[in-house]
Amino acid sequence: MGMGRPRAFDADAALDQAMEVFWRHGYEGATIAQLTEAMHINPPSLYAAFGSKEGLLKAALDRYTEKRDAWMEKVLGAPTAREVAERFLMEHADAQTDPANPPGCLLVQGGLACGTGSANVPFELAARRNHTEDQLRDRFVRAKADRDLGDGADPASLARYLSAVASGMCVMASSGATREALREIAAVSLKAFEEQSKGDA
Amino acid sequence: MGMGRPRAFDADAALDQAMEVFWRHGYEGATIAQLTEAMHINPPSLYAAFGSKEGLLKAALDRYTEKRDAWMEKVLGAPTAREVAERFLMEHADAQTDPANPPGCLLVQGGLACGTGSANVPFELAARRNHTEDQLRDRFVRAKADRDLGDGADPASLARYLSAVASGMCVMASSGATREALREIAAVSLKAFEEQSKGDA
DNA sequence: CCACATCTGTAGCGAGCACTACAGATCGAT
DNA sequence: ATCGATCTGTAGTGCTCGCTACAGATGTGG
Repeated sequence: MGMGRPRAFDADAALDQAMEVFWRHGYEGATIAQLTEAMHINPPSLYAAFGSKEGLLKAALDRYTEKRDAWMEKVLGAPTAREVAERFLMEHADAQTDPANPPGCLLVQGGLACGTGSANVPFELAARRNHTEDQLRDRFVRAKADRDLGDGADPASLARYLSAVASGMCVMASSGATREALREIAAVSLKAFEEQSKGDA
Repeated sequence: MGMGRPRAFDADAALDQAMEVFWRHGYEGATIAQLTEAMHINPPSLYAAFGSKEGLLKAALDRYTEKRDAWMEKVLGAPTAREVAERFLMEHADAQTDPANPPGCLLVQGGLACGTGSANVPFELAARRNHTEDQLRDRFVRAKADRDLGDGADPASLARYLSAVASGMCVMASSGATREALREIAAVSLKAFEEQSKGDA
């Protein structure tokens, strides 16, 4: 039995293009016509490879998360909790205003509120945002065990705070905030982190 | 010449219902069928009164902004910049988790990224968010003149920071963050505000 | 009471949506 | 060379979308 005609496009390259469309227009705002045009394929190829529009989003999110995890590994590798926070915020400011990508972050731009037919899309995005917050929290738990964070510091609270600021920068970036504006926000946020992280029990 | 048959519904009450639908499903996720059902009117009444789906959104945003301005007046009336910041953040935490409303904030849930046919919706929302930021900045400029904020404090930077945190809390609220979680974020953020606001030139 | 203006409900319009049937093309296995 | 399997491009499918034509209802001014 034969193995069939081989796929004529690179799935990862196509996913990168789809990612950009979802990023710029949101899940519901992105049409199959726009997606297929950006991916340089026709609808049947899309559906054979990814099953549905939502399947394509998940595949794009998987790819996005891959890159993000590699990036987070670098951030979490900083020697101190304070430097983790600084890298996290500053690199967020830069990434969200990188002219190579649409402004903001796919996990926020993708869609916070959706129609009844796409109700699980916001959940999917939220789960991936929470993953980043969990990574930060785990890192801060370790920092506390290492006496790098004070006894009064709450790893979950600090991680949630950083996550909130990062999401807030997303919103600002999507409405045209400059890189300098986001860096300023990051710098101010860092003050709170420093204050909060030295707290005693 | 007669004045015609009078309108059989209350426009403001209908706008409150429309607001909730946009808030929960976003602009693109909200359908005319859902809107008319919530407003207890039929499509021709909607279009006679508001012109289009986008016209309805703007009317709903105007009404939202009215309430928000009344609320901001109370916030900005606090005696010191620090108390302004505290009220702003804490009341945001409460408002975004008020069970009487959908979670988050309409100005963020409404849609950060939209399809090509609704490209100006994100602008409309961003403009209203910026208005709040401007109000904060103006208040902090006054606080600086009153020697309530240090010479080194930057009113624009502080206002942008608070605005970013508020938007970040929106994102967290929309994915199910509790009121306590948001208050914790607000409390941590306030530390940064205090640090930054006493800065000398 | 009548003419006119505006609203209301029914019913449905064209357009665009996500998605797919189908036929031809291209592979591996025999 | 031929077959089965899988991909590709064309050309649609049915459905839902935002929106509206129309006729009847309900008000005011003369």
